Amino acid sequence: MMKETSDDVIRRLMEEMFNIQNKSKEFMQLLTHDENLSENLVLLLLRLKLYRHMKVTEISEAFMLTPGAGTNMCDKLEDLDYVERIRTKDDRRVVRVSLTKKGEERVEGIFSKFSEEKLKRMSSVLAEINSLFEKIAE
Amino acid sequence: MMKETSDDVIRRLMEEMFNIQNKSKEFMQLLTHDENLSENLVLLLLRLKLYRHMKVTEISEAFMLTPGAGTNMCDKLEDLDYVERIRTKDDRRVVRVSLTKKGEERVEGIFSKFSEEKLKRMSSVLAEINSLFEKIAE
DNA sequence: ATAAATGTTTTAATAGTTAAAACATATTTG
DNA sequence: CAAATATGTTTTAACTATTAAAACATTTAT
Repeated sequence: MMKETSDDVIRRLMEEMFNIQNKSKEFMQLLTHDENLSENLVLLLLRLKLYRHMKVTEISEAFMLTPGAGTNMCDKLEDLDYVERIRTKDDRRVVRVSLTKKGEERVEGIFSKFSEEKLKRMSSVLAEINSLFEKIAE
Repeated sequence: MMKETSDDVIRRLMEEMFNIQNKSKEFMQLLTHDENLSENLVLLLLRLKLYRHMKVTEISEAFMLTPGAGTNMCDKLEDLDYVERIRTKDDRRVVRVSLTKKGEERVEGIFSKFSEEKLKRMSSVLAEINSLFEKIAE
């Protein structure tokens, strides 16, 4: 049996990488296709569902974008009436972005394709994947 | 103990999703940061290492881009002398894109930060993650 | 030969991104 | 308190990447 060269190791690693890349792309598209919004805009709607409201700064950090780009995404969703901006009373510099009624409904629509059982199964598999990812960093 | 509402299920799923999104982004950046090339260009170099050569069509499919965008990526890497294009003899419409010597070295540089042990560990964890991803589709 | 199909490149228009400056408000400190 | 500094958001202008469509080259089928 041949010894594995360092080239082989790298090739094997890349094969796994590309596989994961494809599969997670597919998974994303399972959720975001046929919504006629860019992937990031859909993901922003989902994040707003999860966190209930976010500052523009938080949004741009979450997507690793400049504040300007964050503002831009919010503008688009605001034009569609999916989100609203409210300047907070305590610190009037900050803008809280949150889903409107229409935005909430849109998010529900995204998940209504799946049964509750299916959603539960998905999240438990994703949890396992997460704990594996922890091990890579080590 | 409270029953989990369908809203809770969705929130849990999204938490896992975003976690994975962040972690795989971090992992990608482990490889691609401080290379002064866009992420896709680095990934193209890696794919070329793995497959040895690709057609422009294959490249644009792999990255889900239009053929024009594929040509564009190749142009950039060609300008940097990392890849070369060779029209194949049997079918002179097709162009085989492959790494030059300089491109090979560049790819080696990307992985030289890691010990062989580390690379092996990474790919076995990635393999596990892959098999978990299979289970989501079901 | 002609028509249809395939693979790549070019082009012009568009969309997305950025860095920097501008603006508004808060907090700190001399 | 006033001035300086820090924080959060928006605007702007320049730049980059992407697309759709057409053009081009070659091959395969009729």
